[in-house]
This record gives sequence, C-alpha cells and structure tokens, in this order.
Amino acid sequence: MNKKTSTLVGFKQHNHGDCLENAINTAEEYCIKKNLNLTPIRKKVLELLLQEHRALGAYAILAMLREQGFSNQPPVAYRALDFLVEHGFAHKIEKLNAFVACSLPGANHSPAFLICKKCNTVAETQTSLHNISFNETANSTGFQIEQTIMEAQGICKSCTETNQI
Amino acid sequence: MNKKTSTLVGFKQHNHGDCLENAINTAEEYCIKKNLNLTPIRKKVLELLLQEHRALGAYAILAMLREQGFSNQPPVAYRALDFLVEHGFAHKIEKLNAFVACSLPGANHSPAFLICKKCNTVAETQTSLHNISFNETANSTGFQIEQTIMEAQGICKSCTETNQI
DNA sequence: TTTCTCCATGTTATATTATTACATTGAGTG
DNA sequence: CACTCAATGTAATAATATAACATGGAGAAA
Repeated sequence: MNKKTSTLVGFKQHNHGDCLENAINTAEEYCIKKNLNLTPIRKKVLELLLQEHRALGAYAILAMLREQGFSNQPPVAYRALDFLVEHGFAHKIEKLNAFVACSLPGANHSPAFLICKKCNTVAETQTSLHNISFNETANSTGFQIEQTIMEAQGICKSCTETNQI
Repeated sequence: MNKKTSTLVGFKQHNHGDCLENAINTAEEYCIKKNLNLTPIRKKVLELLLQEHRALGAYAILAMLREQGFSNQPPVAYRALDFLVEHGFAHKIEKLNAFVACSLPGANHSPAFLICKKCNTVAETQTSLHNISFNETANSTGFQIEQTIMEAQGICKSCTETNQI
C-alpha cells in the first residue's frame, strides 16, 4: 500500500498547545474568508473539542460551557456542534454519539476514524483510497453516495502495550 | 473493479416471501447447530426485520411486538436485538440508531451499508476489499481493529429515477 | 422428587441523546 | 427609526438506551 494514501493523526506525539492554537487560527481565517460567523459559543466549543483527541458527548460539552458562563440548555451545544460539523471543523462519531474536532481541516473530507475502546482516543484518517471500491459498488447499482461514515473500534498501540506489561 | 469483490442486496427485485422464509430457516438451522436459543421473541423480531429492507428503530419494533401480544417494555426489544446482532442475524445502522436484518447471513461479516435518504431502504454489501487499505493504515500504526462500521447515505437508483420523471 | 442453577423474560425506573417551539437580543440595512 | 435576520435564551418534550431487580421455567444435580 502506498503510504501517501493515508494520514493518521491522534495516536502520535505532538505539541498540543500549538496544535490547538493553529487549529483555532485556521478556523478563524477560514470563517473570515467564507463569511462564516465563528461566534464565541462556536469558538469555545471548538476549543473544547480541540483540547481532546477524544470524542465528547453534547452533554459533556454543555457542562463545560456552563462552567464558562454560557447558557446550558441542550440546544446551545447542539447548535454550535451543528455549525462546526456542517463546516468541517468537527465530526460526529456515530458509534459514540459524540463529537471530535477535525484533525485535518481544509482537507477534502471523507474521514475515517479509529476509536480506541480503552482510552477513548479517536484518530482521524483520510480515506481517499479506502472508499474507491465502496463507491464503485454503489455507483454500479445507481446509488449516489452523498456521505460516507467509516469508523473502526479496537485497541490502540499504546493501550495494547500498556496491557502487556 | 472486480465485480466479485462486492455483493449488493436490497435495491434489487426479489421474491420477498421466499427471502423471508429462507432467512428464517437458515437462522433456525444455524441456531440448532450452534446451540443458540432462537426464542419466540427473538424469532419474531428477526421476522419483523426481514419483512423490511429498511432499518427499524427499537421502539418501532417494540410497538409491533405489542401488537403480537408480547410485552412492550424497551428491554424486550433491545435484548432480542442484542442477540440478533451478536450472532450476525441483524446489524445496527449507527447513523439511524436503527436495525436491519442481515442480508448475507453466514458470510464473513464486515458489512457496509447504503442508506437511501428518500425511501429509507438499506442495502447491505460485503467489504472484503473496501477495508484493506483502512486496515493497513490502522495496522501500520499498531491499532488493532475489532469492528468496522461503514455506512453511506445517498439516493438509490429508484428514487433518483422517480425524482427525474 | 426436590432443589439448584441458569437463562430468558417481565417490569419499573431512569439515564442519555436530541429536537421542537417560541421568546429575546442585537448588529447591520433600508 | 423600524425592519430583518441570524444567533442565542429558555422551556418543554421526544427518542433512544440501560440499570436493577423480580419472576418463571427447563434441565441438571442431589
């Protein structure tokens, strides 16, 4: 397999402070360019998600918002999440009914996720090739794919190693 | 693409009565062989699912069970569904929080689903090849995949054609 | 037979996730 | 100024899922 067809983020070491700041800056620039309104709530939710490489449930986010002085009715979180997902700043992990910040903003989006059952870390990969045969299967029957969900659950390297010690 | 790498069921014509009866028979034989207990409730839920090529929510199933005289508390449906999913007779469609009968029982299971947004039909395909690059991406980072979810949403051929007329 | 065990089911209650509906605010426009 | 529209505030409720404990009944063990 050609290594260039896939990128992995989330089970690697990286400078998390930079990671967060870069992502926020990128989002802000993108919103200005696209005339989108990255309001305080939306930005805060994005920050909360970026602080983790785990999926957060809407109600976990809601609790954090309350701590920051925002209103804590469910629609507050869901609206912000809807905005972030709609514009590619975050993704919903269907298996967990929870949300992660996008690790590869700006990229053509057909992401796939690796979800560790032990530590709940979620890694995002790109799926340029993964989907080809799936798409072709679909197209050959006349089915027009609009959105694809790919999520794998298992155990990440770090948890496997920890377990073996 | 090699057509043999994927099979599609659900957007094709077929004799539904036979389909249902065959599936039930297959399930019964399989359960005898594996010493599994296909109780009346479990069998009824499987029948209900087989009558559709759509995903049914647990509460829709529950309502149908009640009509048939079964108890209608949520655990009744969820337990039966758990059994069916665990043994490969049904699948959960995460995107819909709903369940479909397995279209390819006995097959090595790494299914992928095509979900029509218009008619809600769910087609099951096999993913022998689809997953290879995903698996390799995962493995190359030491992630051990236990289960993979692949679901595509879009418009099926029949709905596309209907729309155009 | 009696008792034991275990699986399946019955039942109550509650947890978790998500949406509907309507009111309010506030920035930008005509 | 008042209109509009997007964003937010708020209350209520819908939809999905599970925990916890009680009951029943088949088959094994005594």
